[in-house]
Amino acid sequence: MAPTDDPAVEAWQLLWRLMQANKPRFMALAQEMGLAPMQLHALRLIEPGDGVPMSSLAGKLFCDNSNVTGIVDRLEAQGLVQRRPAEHDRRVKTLVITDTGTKLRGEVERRMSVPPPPLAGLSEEDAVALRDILSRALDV
Amino acid sequence: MAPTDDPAVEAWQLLWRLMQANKPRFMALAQEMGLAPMQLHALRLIEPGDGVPMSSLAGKLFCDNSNVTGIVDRLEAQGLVQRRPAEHDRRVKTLVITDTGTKLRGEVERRMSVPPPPLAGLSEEDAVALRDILSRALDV
DNA sequence: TATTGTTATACTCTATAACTATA
DNA sequence: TATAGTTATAGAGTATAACAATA
Repeated sequence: MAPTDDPAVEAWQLLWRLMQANKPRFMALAQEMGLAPMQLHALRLIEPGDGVPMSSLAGKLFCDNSNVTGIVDRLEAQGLVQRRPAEHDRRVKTLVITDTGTKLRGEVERRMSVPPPPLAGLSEEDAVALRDILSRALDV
Repeated sequence: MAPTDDPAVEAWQLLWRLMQANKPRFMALAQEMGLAPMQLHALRLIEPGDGVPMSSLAGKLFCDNSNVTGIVDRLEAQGLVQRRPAEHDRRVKTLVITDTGTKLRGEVERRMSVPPPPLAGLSEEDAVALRDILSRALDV
């Protein structure tokens, strides 16, 4: 680790390392589910019930609308989501997750919610402290 | 946040949210530097001085060797790194960062080391605790 | 006029398989 | 035979600009 005495900087470096270490796990899950990484990200953002406008999904994925068209095309081709015209504004298309999509998404959420080994190995006391600090950081 | 009483699970969800929130900052930095995201990642992994074998870089980027060929092609075309045959094994090519690359990488490191707003806003006490907990988690 | 989503285009990233040059 | 890197190929993600439908 680069030498610094700022605890926030050091925490940030460690956090980055932790997320890097988790990457293979995420990639393996995507492959197992038969989804490309971005498709997996997108599926997680389409909760059962509410219809998500395409542009809203683009915002959450930090990419362009034109990009979402292709991602949703592929999810739709796999029968995981459906495009549906919005009632209030016929320019808008909302995304609704299908039953198949809901099942797959549930499994994804279950697997992704499992903390990676470094976190799972923390003492109860550390885990609680970590959760509380992050809650304060994110103001939730 | 999904309802759970496991502090490690909740910490993990918060961590994920924190990293998601940081994504636009990373993308903006990459764009500002004139590098595609993977090129930026790769450049960070090539420290001045030591020659990194291509396959080693592939491992760190969690992608295939054939993939690294293109990424390094583009970094080399921009004069940021150089391929150099390894002495001990002439099949291996090591990557050496150029002076231009070193300058750009230094600026990237400076910018990336700045903690994102949620972390920067923590109290000194919380920041220290967070650093210490993550150090224990990652065993460093 | 402005906005949503699509299309066209060009480029980057990705893995697999076949190839080369070494070992 | 085995390994490091390249090439060829095909698919996926990316942004920009032009477009159609709607507001």
